Order: sequence, then C-alpha cells, then structure tokens
Amino acid sequence: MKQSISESEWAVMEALWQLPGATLAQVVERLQGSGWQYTTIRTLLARLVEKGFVQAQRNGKASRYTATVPADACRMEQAQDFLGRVYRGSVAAMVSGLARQGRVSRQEITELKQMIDAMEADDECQN
Amino acid sequence: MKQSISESEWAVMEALWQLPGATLAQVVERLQGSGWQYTTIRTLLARLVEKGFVQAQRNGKASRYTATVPADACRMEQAQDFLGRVYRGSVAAMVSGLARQGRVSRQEITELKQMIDAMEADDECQN
DNA sequence: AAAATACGACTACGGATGTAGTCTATAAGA
DNA sequence: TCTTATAGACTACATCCGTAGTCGTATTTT
Repeated sequence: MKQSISESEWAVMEALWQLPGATLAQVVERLQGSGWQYTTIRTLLARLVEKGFVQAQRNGKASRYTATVPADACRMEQAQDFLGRVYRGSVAAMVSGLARQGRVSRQEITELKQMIDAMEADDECQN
Repeated sequence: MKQSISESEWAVMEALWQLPGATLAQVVERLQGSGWQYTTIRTLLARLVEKGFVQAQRNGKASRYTATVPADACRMEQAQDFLGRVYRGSVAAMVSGLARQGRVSRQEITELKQMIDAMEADDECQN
C-alpha cells in the first residue's frame, strides 16, 4: 500500500527540508503561523515517521528529524501525479492553461524562457 | 467550507466534460476500464452533485448530468493549489524541476517554446 | 395495466486526514 | 539527586474518501 504525503504533512516536510535534522521544537518554531498546536505538529511528524518519509534519531533529550526523501524527488513525484491526473501528463498543457488565463507573471515567463533554452542546449548535447 | 473534487471524482468530471449532459449509463460506459462498479460511479456522481460541481436535470427516465464548472477553470484551480503547495506558487520552478530530471520530452519542449513566444507577444500587446 | 428496469435516496464501512489531548519516561538543570 | 520540561506513545473524534450495496419509485416497454 503506497503511502503518500498529505497536504498538512507536506508543510512539515518543507520545514524539514529547510532544517535537516531539526528537533520538534525547531519544526514547531518554523511552522509559526500555521495555526497548528504543538501537539498537532507532533502528530503530523509521527505520521511521517510511521510512513517512512522521515527518520528520527535520538541522542540526548531531543530527537532530530530528517527527511528520508529528497525534496526534489518528492516534488517531482507529486508533479507527475498531478499532471497525470489533471493534464493527461502534459506540462505543456498546464502551462498553456495557466498562460491563457494570464496566471503566469512576466517574470516567470522570462524564467521559463531561459529554462527552455537551457533544455534545448542540453538536448542537443545528448544527441 | 470550500469543497473540492477528490481524485476519483475527478475521473467522473473528465467524463462529463467530454460528454456534457451525459446520463449515468453513458458515464459508466465512458469509465469502462476504471474497474469501478456501476454503483460506485453512481455514488461519485451523487457526491459531485451534492458538492455542486455537477448539475442533474431530469426529464424522462434518465437524468442528464452536466458539470457546473468549466474544465479549464477547474484544472487551473487545481494547478494553483498544487503549485502553491509544492512549488511555492512558481510554475517555472516546477518546469525546472521536471526538466532537471529529464522528465520533459523533446516534443513538450517544443510546445513550451511556442507557448512562451506566444505569451511574450501577448504581453507586449497588453503594454 | 402489469412487468421490467434503471434512478435516486439512504446506508455501510474501513482507512486516511485534520486536529488535538493525556500520560509516562527520560534527560537536563538546579 | 530531585524537579521540571519535553518528547514519545497512545488515544480521540469528526469528516472525507474509496468503494459498494439495498430498496423503493418512477419510467419505459410489453
């Protein structure tokens, strides 16, 4: 049974990717403004450990928590899931949709353009 | 309380976008291969009606179901949700991530490129 | 009009999720 | 060493979701 990271849990993962080996206290600190109680965050963390997305190593009083999956890979998996479900797997379709509704800022357009160029260059090298 | 379309329900929405005003039977037909029982699809449809994403109008024996939200808008909303949660709202970041792992086909690169050009043109007109 | 059939309403039920509390063991500090 | 704060384990509970069944009613067909 393939486990997945829920929406709330995702916020905790973000915190851990930014603070590898953080303690519960640090995670809570980082999630100031989430509106969650200490205990809630503790639960989310526990579930992530249970699911295997986070590892806890204890030495001394506080455990240190670390994500067992790299952020990039994780985001990617989510992205593929999402694209598959909503845009039949096509990033282009998604960008196109967003663009058509003017949801892509000029700055993003610039960034995208640069990336595309880079990708093309890359592609040529490979072939 | 903001309702949202669940993963399974999404498949039903797709069917309805493709067959506006379809009957239950037609939806079931279309979802051949989903592995769902007739009754399951009926439940999903009912939930969508309950949530307001689908409208049922009955005349005669069979009701006809229609999505109350356009596919584009719906996909977009999902996209924004997703981007916000996973990529801090940046499409560019997502594309970049996918690209770095080589998850964007050459064909998609081409499509993207064309879109970017179109977007730029559009942008200039507007300003 | 009676029989057959598909719909709609309601029910079911286990698992995941959001959100959080309590109790206990343990480490740190006094 | 004793107190105190905190982490971990366990518990709680409502809601949503995946998946599906039953039963009564309305509609179509014979």
